[in-house]
Amino acid sequence: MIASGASAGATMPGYDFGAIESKWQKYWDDNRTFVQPNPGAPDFVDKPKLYVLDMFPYPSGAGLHVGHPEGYTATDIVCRYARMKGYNVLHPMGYDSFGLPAEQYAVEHGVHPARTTDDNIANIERQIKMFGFSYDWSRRLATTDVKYYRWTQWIFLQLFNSWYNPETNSARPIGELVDYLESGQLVLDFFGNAVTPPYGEDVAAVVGTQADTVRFTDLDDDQKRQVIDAQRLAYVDEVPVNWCPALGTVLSNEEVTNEGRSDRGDHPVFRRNLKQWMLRITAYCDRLLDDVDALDWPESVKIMQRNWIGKSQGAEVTFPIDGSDEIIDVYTTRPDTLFGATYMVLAPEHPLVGAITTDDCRPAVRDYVRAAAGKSELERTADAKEKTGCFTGAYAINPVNHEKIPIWVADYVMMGYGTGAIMAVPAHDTRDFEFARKFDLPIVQVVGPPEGVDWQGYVGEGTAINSGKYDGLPTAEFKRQITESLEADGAGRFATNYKLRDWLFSRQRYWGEPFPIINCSKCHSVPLNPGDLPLELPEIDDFSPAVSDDPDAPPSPPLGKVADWLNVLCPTCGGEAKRELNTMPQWAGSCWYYLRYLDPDNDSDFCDPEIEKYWMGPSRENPIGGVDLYIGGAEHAVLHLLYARFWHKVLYDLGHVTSPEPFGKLFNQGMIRSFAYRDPRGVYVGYDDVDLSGDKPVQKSTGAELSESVEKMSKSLKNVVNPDDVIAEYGADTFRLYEMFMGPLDASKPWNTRDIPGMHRFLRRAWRMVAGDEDSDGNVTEPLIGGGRDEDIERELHKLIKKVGEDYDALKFNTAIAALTEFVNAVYRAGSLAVDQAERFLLLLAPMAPHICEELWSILAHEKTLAYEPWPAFDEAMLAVDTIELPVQINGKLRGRITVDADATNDQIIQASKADPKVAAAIEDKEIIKEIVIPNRMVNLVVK
RNA sequence: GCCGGAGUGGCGGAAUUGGCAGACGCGCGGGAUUCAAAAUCCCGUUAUGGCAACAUAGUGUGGGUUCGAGUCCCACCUCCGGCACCA
Repeated sequence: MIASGASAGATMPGYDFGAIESKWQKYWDDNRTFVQPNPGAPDFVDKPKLYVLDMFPYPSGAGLHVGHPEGYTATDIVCRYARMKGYNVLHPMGYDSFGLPAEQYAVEHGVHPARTTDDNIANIERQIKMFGFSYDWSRRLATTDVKYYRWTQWIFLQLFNSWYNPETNSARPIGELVDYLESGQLVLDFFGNAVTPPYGEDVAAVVGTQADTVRFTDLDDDQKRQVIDAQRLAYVDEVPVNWCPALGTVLSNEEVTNEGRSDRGDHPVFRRNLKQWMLRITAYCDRLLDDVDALDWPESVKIMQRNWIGKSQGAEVTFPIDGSDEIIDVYTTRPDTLFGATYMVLAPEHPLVGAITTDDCRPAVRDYVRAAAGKSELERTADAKEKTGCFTGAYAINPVNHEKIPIWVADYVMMGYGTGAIMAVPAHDTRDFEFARKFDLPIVQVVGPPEGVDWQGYVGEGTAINSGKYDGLPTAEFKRQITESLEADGAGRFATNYKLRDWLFSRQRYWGEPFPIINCSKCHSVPLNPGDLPLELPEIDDFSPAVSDDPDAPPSPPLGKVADWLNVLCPTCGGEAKRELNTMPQWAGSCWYYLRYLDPDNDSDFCDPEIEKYWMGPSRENPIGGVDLYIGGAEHAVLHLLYARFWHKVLYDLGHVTSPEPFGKLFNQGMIRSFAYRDPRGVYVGYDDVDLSGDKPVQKSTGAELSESVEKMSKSLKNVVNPDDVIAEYGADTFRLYEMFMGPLDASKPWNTRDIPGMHRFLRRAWRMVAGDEDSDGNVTEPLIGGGRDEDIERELHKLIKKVGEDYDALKFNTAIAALTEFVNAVYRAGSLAVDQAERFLLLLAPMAPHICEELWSILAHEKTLAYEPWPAFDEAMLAVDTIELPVQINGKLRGRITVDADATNDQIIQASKADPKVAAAIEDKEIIKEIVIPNRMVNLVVK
């Protein structure tokens, strides 16, 4: 019968969402409801595990926008559902709190970034907690915590102290490399800084015959150090960077505008070579590429990862230079077009430019190269419409037909890809074609396109022509044969290239992880001992970097001002030395936070191995292992996910983690956009000045008609929706439900505040159904429970249990809500509901709207939280129906409906169809040529 | 330019993947309740024609496959996201 709480008093409890939500949030907190013990803890119960992760937020001063809770709500539903299904659920939250905005605020206002960060975290955490998410807050972390970044530094040391062994195809301790070199198992190749594996069993013989290889033991100590340092996964190299002298720092490509200026402050940015820390992510190209296939990720993200790595296969071809000993190596994916190479192009930065340019051409080439150097890479591609270039006066010899072809310099060739030089085949490459037309260079056809396609500029595959003995070969076969032939002549070889480059890992900023490195003039980069970590950021008063108008002035990071921090003694030689002044980029902290959640307070290890094994191990749903569900925005489809995968694989190789991949399943929530309004002059108008009551939106203050569009939320468009306001007016449960009801989780959707009352009404109806209500005038609505048990409702409930469970599994929350709404509507029509039916309904709704369900659950005389109640079961037999209604089509057009027994035979169904009056009329004096019965779906009669 | 994704009522979106187009919600219309309003409850709501039963059209455009197409194929248009001289 009805629970005493609902029937006893004269007054019905109303749906006071504000009171209910704070009550239950306090209850969960006080009772540690969602604290999940680790294996090994006394209260740990061995059950299947589920690790559900949100992309942690950057704690910006603006706080949460409505896009954040979309993903957080989805994961929360999955977690609450999984607990009811009997899983141990790991669901943590933290903050990606290093980063530029807090530091920039410090520069401008003198407030320490740590203080800004703490304030912002406090605010954003307050906002997150309003939603009642079931996070295990005992695992909270921030990347700026010393206890956290100590281990970020530790992982950096792992990278520094490792090299990539191509034999084992994995990262190995650097000591193994030293052993191989000292024992002669490995030697040094032509470049002196790389290491080659032995060419044969007898290394000594190889060293003897190959003039270009060197024995490690023949080197002096400094040379040895250089060789070793050049193999580390973290290494220092001089690389081209976006250098902004006014801000005193390098900028990532994302921080540089199309005009080649800094995103912040609009200062000029220069391309410049600087010594920087690099991470050897390129060693992992093939594994990062191959392992993508098996991941349960959106196909679009997998494609983006593959494109970013950008593997291509082709050949390297060596072109001799006419009248010179120099040679030019080019990379091409189309060695089959070699006979059509009518000129060559060097990138402006190519080292041979100076050496081969003739005196006549020197002034023009020098001017061209200098102009190119001043442009950023983005700027170069921005004015890509017009090709530019300059003839060097030199000629190369095409190795296949021995023709003399001119060598040009042009900035459409990039130094960073391939060899920085190309053979140009204008007939079959769009860029070369444009260039050749502009500079009037010869265009020779060597590929026969399909019928009706112009050969000029044809870049597809075809049949070879004008290619000597290769004429008639299809492209693929030609590529193989000519590369083999070049290889035999020593003029070329098969080659593979990647777009992915090593990761520029240092920034000249204060608010980041300091490198655990000491620079000594004698011993160079000396790592700290892991036991000496953490290396804390020193206190500092003035956060401004040294700014300069001189683009060639040396960088001087803020840490350089802290004399008592930076001046140290070298741990190796005891001489005077200085700490590394660069800090790590913001990506560093987010590369491994999912691992620290597992064991956040561990002071002796980044994570206990047993705990790691339990949470990151494979499961039935996630055979690869790693996080079982990772939800976040698509903006991280490439960099964050690629960097994290890279670090994870290094840790995997070194035996620190058990899964080869960090995130088994990934899901991208769609972007929530919102309406933006503009007045007739095109000025954006904020929501408080927009009147939507009429047909057209109108500006309240002026009466002007406004134009409406759907845009990304942004301050400048005045269309940002603040979750605090919505929760204050309707409550967190309504907010959660609304965001889940808007549409598919992965679709981009427009926020429409006018739709929110619909979800709020649904919750009120659910409330009245179970608890009744009394309005301000004292009008009492009795609850529907207690009126008796309706068997049709029971059947509906079993269908609902099945549907909602399936939808939760598939993250289809919008249709789950629709089904729950239909059920409530059906109960209102039926007019009664049994208590046990109400209870099961509440358990179904609880993952999405937990506060109201907890309160109604307690009104139904339950003392404990419903969070760990078993998920309701459904009975297949209850889903079966006696009769079904089938539509009957004539020639594919709906003409009637019949009702038949669920187990009716096809013959019976056809008979019943023909007996239907409307159908009978339609087929009268027609000949039936086909009768189609689709079981449980429909009937189609084809007539003539 | 290349690679993804998407176009369905006034609006957000459903449609067991080839089988009753428009579930559910918003908005709108009507009714009940109310002195009245709000709230609530019930009914209706793709368009056109018709009092109606019903008929015809209909899922971005044009073609095609099929007994049957929102769903599959071909060509195109528009919007969103990503990459962008990658040789």
